[in-house]
Amino acid sequence: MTYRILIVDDEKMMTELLTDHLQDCGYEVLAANSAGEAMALLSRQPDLIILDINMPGMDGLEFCRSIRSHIVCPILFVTARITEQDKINGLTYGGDDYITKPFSLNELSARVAAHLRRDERNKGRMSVLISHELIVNLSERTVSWHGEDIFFSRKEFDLIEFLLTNANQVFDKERIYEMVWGYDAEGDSNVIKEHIRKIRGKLREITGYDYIETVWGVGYKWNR
Amino acid sequence: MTYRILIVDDEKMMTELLTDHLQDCGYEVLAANSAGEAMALLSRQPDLIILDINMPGMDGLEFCRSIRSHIVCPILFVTARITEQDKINGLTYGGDDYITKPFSLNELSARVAAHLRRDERNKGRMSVLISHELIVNLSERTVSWHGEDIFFSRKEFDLIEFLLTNANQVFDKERIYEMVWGYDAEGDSNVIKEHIRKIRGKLREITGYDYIETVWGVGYKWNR
DNA sequence: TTCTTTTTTGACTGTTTTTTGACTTTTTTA
DNA sequence: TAAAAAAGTCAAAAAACAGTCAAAAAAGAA
Repeated sequence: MTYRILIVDDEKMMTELLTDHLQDCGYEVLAANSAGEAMALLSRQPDLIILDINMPGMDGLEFCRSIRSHIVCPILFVTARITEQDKINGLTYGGDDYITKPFSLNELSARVAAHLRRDERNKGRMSVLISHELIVNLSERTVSWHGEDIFFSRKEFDLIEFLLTNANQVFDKERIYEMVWGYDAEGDSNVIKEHIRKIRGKLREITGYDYIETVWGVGYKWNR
Repeated sequence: MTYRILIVDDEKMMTELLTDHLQDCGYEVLAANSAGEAMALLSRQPDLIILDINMPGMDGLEFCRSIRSHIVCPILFVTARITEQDKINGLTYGGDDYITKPFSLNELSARVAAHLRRDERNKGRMSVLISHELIVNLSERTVSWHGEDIFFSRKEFDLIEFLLTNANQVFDKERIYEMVWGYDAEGDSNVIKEHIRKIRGKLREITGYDYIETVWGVGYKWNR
């Protein structure tokens, strides 16, 4: 299931930038440059809304307030000015989180992912991924195969989670680093190679199967 | 059985926001924008009242005092200004708890749930959780194992309650702090580590079993 | 108030994870 | 086929993190 995200910002440049990035992350994106446009797109039932506070006409806070009574998805405010008053306003107007400009795209997508996951839990759905008899439970952070648990460290699990939620897609090391570590890699390093090796080792030992495929000259992908 | 909650706040925005959220949580909600309206709704016998202190006309404190003689349900004050005097006032006027603006909706509903559960014991109802022969009585706030009581302090019990009601799910320290203490932690602290240690010590001594698992680099989870 | 209990803090220890660097192997390409 | 580029391996250093304890601070009860 792919998530649908609604971006509301009066600056076209901003919506385009965010759209590109979030699409790269595998989300379906709806963009609006005014509260009016956004209102029309609500019928498509986004799973999360990213909302700029500073907009001409009806601003983000007002928009938020006016939709909160019938929209329950997480709302993430984006704002340049973040004063204590803003925070109070946002919370009382029904926002779920803040992110201040300037922010890195990775930070944004990390928060988006966190909210979507949290929201999922609130809905009582469990996020469990299954791949070739391997059961990966995201909220319990467990991996098991035929009832046997396989232990993974934090980064290892994060990496598995990322690759598996985007199964069958190839990612280069830069992108993996960006998505799992949350910041850009400088120069060449063995970090990812090493983590992949550890994961493969543990998985192979128990399952005898290699879930992660190396795409030579490009990167890695999880084969489902 | 679904609980009925009365919200009293002069700001319509606020009552709407809370109404939505609490309805989402499965509660039946009555909303009033003045003490007068609230008074009329008391006949519907709410199980809990959320009361804004700052209201024009008869304010929250007065309202609380005037109903306390014939209403026994928990009363939760919501206030922007929380001074020591407020606290004293609220207590003497018959309030049960405080929550200061801004607050997260999750925090509010967590407190609401806690009060309703606590109130249950007065009404003879009880909510009990059982985990690997450990009996945790949320209404009486007691823990026992094979008939033997294990004593836990307030925070210790709160923490057990939170982890156990969300058994098998991993929570990071930030989130635990948010949910159990009700506000965000600043920087690193040993508070949670220390409480976990105390709980583990007491549980291990009696049961010989470790219910709380450390998920390295992430947080803790209760293993059921 | 004073006494008792609970909660928080800070300093310290030991453990686990993560990263690194040096090296080997495999694959590509000129 | 040789050189270059990319991926894999390993052990050890570095960093991050959890656990512990005692003592201070805060909260609560008598």
